[in-house]
Amino acid sequence: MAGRGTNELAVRQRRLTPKGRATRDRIVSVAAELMHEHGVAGTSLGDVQKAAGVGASQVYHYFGDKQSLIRAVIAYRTEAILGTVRPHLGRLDSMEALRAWRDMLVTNLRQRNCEGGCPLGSLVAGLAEDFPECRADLAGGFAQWEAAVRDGLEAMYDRGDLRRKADPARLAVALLAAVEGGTLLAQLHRDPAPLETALDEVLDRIEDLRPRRAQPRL
Amino acid sequence: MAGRGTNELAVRQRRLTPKGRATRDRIVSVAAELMHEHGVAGTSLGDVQKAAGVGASQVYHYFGDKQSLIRAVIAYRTEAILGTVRPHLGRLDSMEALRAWRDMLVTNLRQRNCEGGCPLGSLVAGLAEDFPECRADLAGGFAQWEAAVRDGLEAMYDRGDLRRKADPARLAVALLAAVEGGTLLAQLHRDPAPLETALDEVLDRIEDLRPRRAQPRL
DNA sequence: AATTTTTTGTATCAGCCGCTACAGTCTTGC
DNA sequence: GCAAGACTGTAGCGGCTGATACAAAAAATT
Repeated sequence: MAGRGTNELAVRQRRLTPKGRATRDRIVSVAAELMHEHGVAGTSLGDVQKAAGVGASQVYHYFGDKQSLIRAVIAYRTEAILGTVRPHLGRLDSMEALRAWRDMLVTNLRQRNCEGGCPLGSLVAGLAEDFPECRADLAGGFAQWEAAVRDGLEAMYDRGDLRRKADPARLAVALLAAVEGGTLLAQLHRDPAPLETALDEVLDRIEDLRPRRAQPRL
Repeated sequence: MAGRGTNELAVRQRRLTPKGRATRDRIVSVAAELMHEHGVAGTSLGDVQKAAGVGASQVYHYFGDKQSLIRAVIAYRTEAILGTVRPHLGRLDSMEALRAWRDMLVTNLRQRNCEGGCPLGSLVAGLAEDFPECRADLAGGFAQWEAAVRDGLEAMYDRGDLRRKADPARLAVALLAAVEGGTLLAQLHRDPAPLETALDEVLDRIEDLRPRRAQPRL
């Protein structure tokens, strides 16, 4: 529908004062929350303006158009997700770390009353077909997420905690799918149990892929 | 069949001539496709009217408001999904049937160029928080889907094709989560591989849960 | 202090949104 | 055949949408 040539570089490269950066961050944060709850198409810029306490001109000052704001939200969510998987738990390179990661995901979802689904995954539907650039951004974010999970599994593999027939890359994809699908079902039923079950089944499979006998020392 | 809240009974129970039913079905079908591609909030009734070749009055003649149309779309999609799992493959009560089901899901997704995600699951995001009744409808549809999958696994269990430690109910949830999460990732990357991987990992787990003694002979 | 740039407020636009009113046409039931 | 009722086309409503114009306030730079 609308034009696609995004010249937001001119806007993005402007100098930002501390005050300006605070306002910009507030807009992104508020928009992320609204889009998480009501979806991208269901969140108008007017809603963002009211919730953030800013005028219309500010939004268009810091973001050229709605698509640029959406992309900023995607980047914001991506960074948040990577922050929860990378430094918080060290690395996902042990069953204990994986189980702890599972507990954290379940706790996060429960604290939100299972509303809104995955902060990143819930943006996919409807957005993917109308904003190709946003889909690419989301795909990049998920790729980083997947890489972080895969790294941990590969560390386990290299350490000998997984049998040779195990495929860390495939297990990482299965884990991410369990997160997204389980979260979707949990959101639907307003019950974190499906997420717990979906994750536990994949984690049990990983656990079954440990070596049968004691691992020789390295 | 539980959960009808609004006053669409007065509209639904009207006598429909064959022509009227054809028009109504066409509206639902077109709306389902548009909402699948652009999301619920991203699909206006004007879009539906143009694509279906009807006037504004028809939509409001057969559906009182947008929410009623959404619920009709959900029922339409639910029926379609149950049709693919119930009679088409008989029952999902064997590894062969499960693998064939997997292949069918992947083929369907590939035929749509991985666009739109799951016809039912893609409706969840954004809809769940704004239309509670629609969320209940969707939850009911998923519950039937889950029950159909679980029935097949329980048949395998009762027949002795699964060990006693296997839990058909949990495996059914894990399978559904793999479908939804895998489809989401496939939509994102425009590649059916994540769906294949996510489903195969859960199916491999189910296969590993077959009784030990029966299988080592090849 | 002067000037340039960033930040903010307000007012406004054309177009689309869901929805309604109403008259006209076709089909059914008697 | 003929009313009753199902079906359809057109026009339009108030409100909201994304987006713009313009100037004033605030801050940074000089």
